[in-house]
Order: sequence, then C-alpha cells, then structure tokens
Amino acid sequence: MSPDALKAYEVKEEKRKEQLGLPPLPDATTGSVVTRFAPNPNSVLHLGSARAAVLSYEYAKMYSGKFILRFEDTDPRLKRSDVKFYEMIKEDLRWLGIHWDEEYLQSERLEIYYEYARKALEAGIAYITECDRETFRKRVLEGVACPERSEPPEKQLGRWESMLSGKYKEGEAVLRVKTDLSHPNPAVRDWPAFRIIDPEKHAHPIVGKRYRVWPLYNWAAAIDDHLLGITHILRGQEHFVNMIRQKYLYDGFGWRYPVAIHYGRLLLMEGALSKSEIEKGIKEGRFTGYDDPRLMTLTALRRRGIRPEAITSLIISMGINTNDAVVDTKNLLAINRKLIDPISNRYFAVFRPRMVRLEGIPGDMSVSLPRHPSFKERGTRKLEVSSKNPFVYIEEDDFGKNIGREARLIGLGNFIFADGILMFTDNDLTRAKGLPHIHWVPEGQAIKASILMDDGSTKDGICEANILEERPDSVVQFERLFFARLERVSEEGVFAVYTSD
RNA sequence: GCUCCGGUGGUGUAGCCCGGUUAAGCAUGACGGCCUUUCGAGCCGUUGAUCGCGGGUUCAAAUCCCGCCCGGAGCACCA
Repeated sequence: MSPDALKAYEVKEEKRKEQLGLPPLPDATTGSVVTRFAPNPNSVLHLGSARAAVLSYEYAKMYSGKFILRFEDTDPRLKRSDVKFYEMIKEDLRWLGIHWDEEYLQSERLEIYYEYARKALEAGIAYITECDRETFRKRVLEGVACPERSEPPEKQLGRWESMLSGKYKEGEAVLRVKTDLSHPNPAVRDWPAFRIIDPEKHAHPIVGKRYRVWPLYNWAAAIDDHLLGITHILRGQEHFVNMIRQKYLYDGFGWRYPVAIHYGRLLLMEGALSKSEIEKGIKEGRFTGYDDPRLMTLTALRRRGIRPEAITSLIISMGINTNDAVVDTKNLLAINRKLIDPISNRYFAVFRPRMVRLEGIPGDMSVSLPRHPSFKERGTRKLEVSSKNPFVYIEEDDFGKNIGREARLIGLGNFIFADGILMFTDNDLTRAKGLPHIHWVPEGQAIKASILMDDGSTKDGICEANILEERPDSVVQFERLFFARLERVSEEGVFAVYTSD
C-alpha cells in the first residue's frame, strides 16, 4: 500500500470507529465538560429516561468532566415526588454503571432560587402579576402584558414579600420572567417562574410544609444549570422551547447559556408506556409492580436479565438524533443475547413434559455435559438413568415429531421413538449427526421450574436438578428453548424470568 | 389553529453544515450455508432504501433553494 493509500485508509478507519461511539460534543474540551441528569423523582426510570442519563454520563466521561445528579422535585402538587423514588432512581443509575460526582435536591435549594428571584425583580427582568391564568393568557395572545409588568422594582419586591408571607393565596400571584411579548411563539412570552402552593394542602415529601412559594421547572433548572456550571445539557426535544424561554433569563442576568442538545423520544415497539400509564396500571393491579416484565422500566428490564451494557450500547448507538426512535425490541434483545450467551450456563428443562421409558439401555448410564459448550473449563453437569429408573421427560412436541423415527437424546444416545417407549440403538456420534437432537430430563433428577414470561403469563415445567448449583440473579440458558434469569433456586423448584430466545 | 423540530432498506443509525471515486456505509432482523452432542453463540453469504413527494439551481444533489405531504414536540401557576 502506498503511503497515501495507507493514510486514506487510516482516516477512513478512524471515521468508522467514531461512528460506533458518540459523535463529538460541540464546544467541548477535555476536563471542562459538566453535564447533569435531572429526573423528577415521581416514578422509576424507564428506557426513555435512561437515554438522558446515559448520554449525559457518557459525554462527561468522554471528556473527563463532571456528572451531576439533580432531583427536580419542585412540584409538590401535580407531580408530587415520593421518597421511595429518590433511592430507586439511584439504584437504577448504579445498575447502569453510572457514577455521579455531585448530587442535589432542588427542594433543598429554595433559598437560592428566592435570592435570584429578588435579584431578577431588582434588575427589572421579572415581575409579579396578580392576573389570573385566563386573563394572562388572553392578554399575552394579543401581545399585551398585565399592568404590573411595568411597575418599579420596589413594588415588585413588595409583592414578592407578600407571596412569601402568605398574604397571597394559591393562584393569586405569580412571578414571571420578562421575554418578548411579540415572540412568534406565545408559549415563550413572559413565562411563569414561581407560583404559590398551599403547604397545608400539599406538603413536600422532603421539606414538608416549610415553603409556600415554589419555582417552576424553567426557573429552577435555569438557575441551577448556571450555578452548578453545567456546560452541556442533553435532554428530550420536548424541552426545546424551554431553552428559548430560559435564554431570556440568561440574557437578563448576563449569563452564558450552556450548549443544549435535544434528542428525540426513544420507545420500544412493545410496552411503550408513559410514566403515568405505568403508575395507573400498577394502582389498578394490571401490573404486579414496577418490575413487571411487561413494562420497560429499568427495574423490569433488569429483572428480565437484560444486561445494563445492552441498554447503554443501544443508547450510544442511537446517538443524539432529534427524531423519534421506535426501536424494535428484537434489537435490544440481540445486543443482550451476545452479552449473556458467554455467561449463561446450560441446563435442560421441559415445559410440556411427557414421561417416556427408555428401553434397551446398556445398564446404568451417567453422562457429563458441559455447563457451557464454548467454555469447557467451567466443568460439567451430570445426568443419570438406570435400569431401576429408566424414565425421562421430553417435550411433547419432540416426542410427537419423532415418533416412529430415530432421534438423539443429547449426550445419552440414539433412540427409536415408539409409543411411550424410546428404544436405545447406539451411542454412535457420527450417526447422530443426521438425527434431531433433543433435550431431556431424567425422572430422578427433575425439579419444578416456573418461568415468568414477558407477557406476564407463567410457564410451568421441570428442570434438571443440576441447576441447584446456580445462584439467584444468574442468567441461564435452557437448551434449545430460551435464556432466563433465576430469581429463586431451591429443592422446591426454580423460579425464573424469561429473558429472550 | 399557532410555534418549533424531523422524514435514509423491517428496525435503529452514518453521510447532509464544506453538493461529485459509497448512486448509499454500519448494526440488528429475515433467509441460506459452515461449525457445534442446543432451534444459542461464532464464521461466511444472500436479501433489502432510486435517500417522504413534486419542482428548481448545477456539468453533477440524499446533500443547496421553493412548494406540498406525513410524523413528533410545545402552546400548564408540569417536569
């Protein structure tokens, strides 16, 4: 290869490699990147929310920067948080392999938001209006403000104190940020930043009844992103307009807005449920909990035996495209299968068992099969039949398909299938090549097996007792059938959750 | 309705910003073969997008311009 050709090849290779990872972040230099993940702790994480977390974390890592976890829990009324979710979300993140350098709760930062509210009122970039929601909406659509907008800071601050002191009741006053009353998008015009929430009616799960004036999303997020030194924001495209709104506040304070990237929604073809639908389904008992395998919550995926690396690599491969992605679940499972295959030991299990008697076997037989065919060093498992107990279970289907023919019980030998009886012919492996290979479980080594399927149903059958060597949480492969993650393993039987074929 | 953002094979994604040796790459799926005492994994191959539609600019457009269609998001005192 000529030097030029070689160079061209190298450039091409480099580009190819880049494609596999995340594209470079605009305006990013090593060591200076700060990103954040800012969930509302009012539910658990699902695949969609994982996207924000993974992207933000991966970029921070890529540039040796800082990654911050920030709980956005500033609505004790409509989107009330629950103490349990703070911990559940952290558990999900830890499972994904995400480490955060700092952690904040917005509900503990109200004094900070208040301080900047005063500053904004003093600077004349915000005001407090008594206009009710409807009046405001009507006027702003016509490009006309409520009268208080042009009043001096002293009067604004006076109203601010009234908000804090309780002189105003819920809905009687709201602090708004001045933008452009003729902005083409009416949703941008003078957006709301603080409202009053009656602490007696709506206590906050963390700070209780301490506050009656709460910041809205755009205020809290904008102030925090600046104060925490966030350089890059990665969030869903539903926040695109929020960026436009917040920029007015940043301009007012003379701050520089971070680089904001808005990606599209991520859904799986099946089980695409919103947070509220999940909550509702659980309350109504249609789902057994957040980890119901029909759900696409992270905790459910984890329970199913999906590896966290499968999720991160799926998200990374999708990049930061702004269009919505409806990912075929097969795709996730394919990535996952490659991850679990090498770590899954093999066992025989039969789910539509038919007991048959083996005839003509050469005395007692004990066969050793590898726990994993590609990693023989992991040892073997033993299956035994004897003339005293020559009974084994095979799948009803396997029996039906092979009746009147010869097939091989894997590891044991070749048999002619007759009515309720399998007749031993030989153990010739070369002859076995052309025969169907079926799995089997000796009657004397059978324990109960119960599998929770991805549609919520349960499959009952039997499994070879060797599986007792496994620990809960490990993923195994039931040969010729599917992969499953074990939840309970004991003499009483095994309980596992279906992963994928 | 108004304001944004998108539209590449079954699915996801690269390329578009700086228009031409890539008339479209990669992954996954589907199909077939090899290997294997699994219908898994691995290896090999096949399939499959005229780059939403119509026009324009140009010697040349997925890449630039215009119109249209379709999809999504936002239009909360939610996040």
